[in-house]
Amino acid sequence: MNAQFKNIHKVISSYIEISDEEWAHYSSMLQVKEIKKKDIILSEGSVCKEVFFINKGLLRIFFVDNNGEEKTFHFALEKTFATDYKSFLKEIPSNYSIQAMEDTQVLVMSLDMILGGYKMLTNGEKLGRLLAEDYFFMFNDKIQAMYTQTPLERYNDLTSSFPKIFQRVPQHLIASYLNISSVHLSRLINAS
Amino acid sequence: MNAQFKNIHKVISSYIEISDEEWAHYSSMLQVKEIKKKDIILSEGSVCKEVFFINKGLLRIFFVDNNGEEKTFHFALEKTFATDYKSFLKEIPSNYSIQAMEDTQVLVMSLDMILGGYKMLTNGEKLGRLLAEDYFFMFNDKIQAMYTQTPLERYNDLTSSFPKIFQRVPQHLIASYLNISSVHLSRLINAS
DNA sequence: TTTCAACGATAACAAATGTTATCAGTTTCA
DNA sequence: TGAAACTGATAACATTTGTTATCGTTGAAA
Repeated sequence: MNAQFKNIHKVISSYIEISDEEWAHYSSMLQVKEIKKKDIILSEGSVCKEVFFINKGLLRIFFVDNNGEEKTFHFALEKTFATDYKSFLKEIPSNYSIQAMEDTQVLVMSLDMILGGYKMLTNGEKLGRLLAEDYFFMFNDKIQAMYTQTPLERYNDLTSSFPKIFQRVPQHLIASYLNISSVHLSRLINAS
Repeated sequence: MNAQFKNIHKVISSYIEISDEEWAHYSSMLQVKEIKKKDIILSEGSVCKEVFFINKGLLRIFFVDNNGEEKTFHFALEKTFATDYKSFLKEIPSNYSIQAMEDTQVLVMSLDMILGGYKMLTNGEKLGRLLAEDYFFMFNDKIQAMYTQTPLERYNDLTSSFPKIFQRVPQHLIASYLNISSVHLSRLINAS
């Protein structure tokens, strides 16, 4: 098997059973793409045409609020998917932009590939369901955290679940992810 | 067809094609349940064993934060589903409680019914996928609103998308839904 | 190598939001 | 029907968070 497809095969196999034949056919539709640091692979206002699976690197999903300021919605790590799923599936303009925080290697899945997978793969619909459920759970947790936790608590959770993030992402983007100002995050960190 | 099943049939048919035979079999597993105002049909800490489809009435999904205060996560309206999907599917204790805000009639779907539907119905997995996707989109929008909107803006959105809510829900629960104190909401409304 | 932009800390001040307490009108229910 | 709980407004005050500006350091690019 193409070594570049090892990670995604592992992830998909964790959701459904997929035979070698099916995988060979399915994975042949994957495209490898190298993204340079700071490059934008989805721009707000355009339809999201792809789902990205991150082999190596780090993506940032953000949008621009009413005051023209960027808000970081999500940091997408290795071995996870990144996309604007709503824009992608409904083929409507996206509210989000996606930018590489580092030189990043992604596998690109087109809408045809995803929709085709629902029909072609024995467990295609199930894969779609389980992925949607998992990301639904993730969002559920995120909402609950926004309801119940203080910015400092969310900061501490982030550092404990993803300690290396500070070597990979500037602090003011973490502030925007936590939905607080960079000044305030600096205050929290330096405990004044 | 059982008149009580008309609403849910309409909703499910909007997601997938389902034959009359399949529907007859599937809907025979539905149970009708009447809930009295203030009754709790899911308690935090217990495993959520059901998905509720609301025929008539209004449910409130809430949890208790670290300070022991209730936070209203969601108001579930007629013709929508209410559950703790994560607790339900993973069979783990729930973080949420579900309470009736009015005398409410729900249709009860068990885990066996849902899982059985994935296999039994021609488009069962697809139904599960589309529902998960839709609720995923809903959560996505909710997160974005929490990032970008002021409490007043969220309040105005709520009133325009659901004008009658104030006749059905006390104001302090709306405040907890907006994640602000009841005092603050009162101030916003009375524009001081 | 030099220069400029990016980054993070800090201070001073402003705005948003929470907390506590009180009070009056309603609803509930024993 | 009457007491108690519930509800929402309001005031006073405290806390959190944002805004703007400055400054020194660092990193990137010409």
